Amino acid sequence: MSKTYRMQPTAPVPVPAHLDGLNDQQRAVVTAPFQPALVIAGPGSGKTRTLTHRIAHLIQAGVRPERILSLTFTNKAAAEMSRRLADLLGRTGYAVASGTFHSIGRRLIQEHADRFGLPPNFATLDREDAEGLMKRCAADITKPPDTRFPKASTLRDLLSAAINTERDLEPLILERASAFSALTSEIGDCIALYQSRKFEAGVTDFDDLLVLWRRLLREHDDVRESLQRRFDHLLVDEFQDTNPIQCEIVDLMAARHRSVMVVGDDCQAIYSFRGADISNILNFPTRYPEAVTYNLEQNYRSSPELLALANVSISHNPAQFPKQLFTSNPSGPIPANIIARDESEQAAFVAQRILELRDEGVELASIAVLYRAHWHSMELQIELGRRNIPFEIRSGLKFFEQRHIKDVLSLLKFAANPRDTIAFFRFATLVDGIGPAAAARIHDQLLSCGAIPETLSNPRLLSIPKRAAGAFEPIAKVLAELFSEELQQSPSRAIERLRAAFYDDLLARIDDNPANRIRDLDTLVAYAAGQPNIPAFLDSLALDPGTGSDFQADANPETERVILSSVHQAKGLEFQSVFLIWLAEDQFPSARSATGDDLEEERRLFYVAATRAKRDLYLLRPATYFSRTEGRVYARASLFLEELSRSRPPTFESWRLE
DNA sequence: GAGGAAAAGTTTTTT
DNA sequence: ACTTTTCCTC
Repeated sequence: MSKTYRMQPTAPVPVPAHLDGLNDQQRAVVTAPFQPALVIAGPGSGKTRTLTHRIAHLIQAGVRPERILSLTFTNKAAAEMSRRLADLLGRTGYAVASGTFHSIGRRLIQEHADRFGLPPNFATLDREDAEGLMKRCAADITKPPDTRFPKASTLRDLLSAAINTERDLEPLILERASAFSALTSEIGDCIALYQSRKFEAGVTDFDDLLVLWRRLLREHDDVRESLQRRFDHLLVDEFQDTNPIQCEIVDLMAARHRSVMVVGDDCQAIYSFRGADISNILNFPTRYPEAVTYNLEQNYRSSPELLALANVSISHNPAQFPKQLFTSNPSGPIPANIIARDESEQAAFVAQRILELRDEGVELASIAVLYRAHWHSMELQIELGRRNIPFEIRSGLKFFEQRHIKDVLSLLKFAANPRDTIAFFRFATLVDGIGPAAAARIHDQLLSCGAIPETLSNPRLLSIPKRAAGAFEPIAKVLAELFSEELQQSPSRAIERLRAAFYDDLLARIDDNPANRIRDLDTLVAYAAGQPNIPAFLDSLALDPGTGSDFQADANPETERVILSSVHQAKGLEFQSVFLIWLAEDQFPSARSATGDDLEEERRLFYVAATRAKRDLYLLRPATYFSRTEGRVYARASLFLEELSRSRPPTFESWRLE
């Protein structure tokens, strides 16, 4: 007699994948010792891949995943890395802490929210909200409405002075200054008022996520201690685009273990307008004398022709970190320069060429049109629409920044945190007859009444302007309902309730064509349905909830779409074919950045744009365009095209249109 | 103080 | 194209 015993198939012994298929430079980075490391990585050098392998290597060396902190530039990049990591190690669910400075900062601050008097699920103001609040502060401080202010330069000077005294407001607040249209020497008061109102409301802005994280490390010894012990290895991507606060956070987080690897490329620093400081990466070896510098110089992305063009262009910037980029990729077509008659012909060329590329077998999704400013895409949107070429826009307003979405969310935010003045203002002032003054009064009354839902169900207790009473009533009623256990547990039903109670009608009244917005709200409801309760729902949207297409109702994932993107948003991406449009004087480089350091940054931006392409690069400009102030004007070529056309041998060829 | 109409000003880039 | 400001009225 014999019996069959069935063996489970043995899992194949994993090859040490973390070293597989890497070149020598990449391998050195992956296996670098646990000490400060600076990695200078050129475009297309497999930087993300190398970083992922590094993490895999750490895990295989026995480091527990939750003791690794990986900071990336976007949450998307973090998601991409964890996907690759799962592939690499053959299983999922690695608890590597990874995300942006802002998202990680938010999580850490949440753990200690009480120290700052914040509610555990504090909201984070986006730029528009922050500017709105600041403007209200400005309005409250500058009494005489007739003081005319000096133009931007003086205003900036004043703000700089304010920032020198308020170090915690460095550095991003600077550009917000452009939002004030009415300030004189009260800028310091205004900022102070802004800060206090924000914290009274129990909300933060983007900057606070960094500033408070740093305060946790600087001022709370026990938290600093525990954070420094919580992670043993720190990796930071896109380090050239960090600002001084982020840099200090890195230093403090790494102070104990000093296993910190920062990766970046000084030639791709394009965020100084947001406070990024290139000296963070340039001075890294000084701050960490024992740091080892690694280079990733082989480009795996682009053809030699493209790389040659990019290198010629960036060589007009004074030397930065020395590196020698090379590629062994096969030769490709020489980049093309096209001068269109006007912006319409430019759009027509792009559309026509896109169709040809598609016929040649290039997928639409691997074609991108890049530009300096969002409005550069306008004619192209029309033209692509006319020709039924599907496209996706990655610049401009994002899904969650649209007015109707923010209107709806503001009610939920209030229900989650009644102190949130900013949210209250948003929906209260939707009502005819309620302006800023009435909204502030009502909000105060609500906060001091003690029983918010009860008071809302009986709005007669509030001093609503007579004219507004009728319109406010349904809102008050639905607000009271939002505090109920039932709606708290179902964000999607909560949104449906408030839409039915007043918002859909209101939208129809204020919008000529509400169909699209209604569809967006349907999308929002569908998204909310996957969320267990209102706080969790809001939390999931607090930061970088996707660039929009993820949420667009017509987003059919099956449809291949051409990407229209600002150069900034295209950072880190690659495409088979890239169209770079509006390479005209005053457009790219932008007229506002035509000199000095700004010009160098614009040139880096051009470099980033050009190095997104794997094979095809089309450099376009209109010969004339319509200017709002001057009518149709002649456009000279972009400085960057001029520079390229002077180089020998030529790096591009000109196409004549007929 | 609020709202509406008309005029004027404005366009970088964004976690 | 879009938002912000201004000025007027209730």
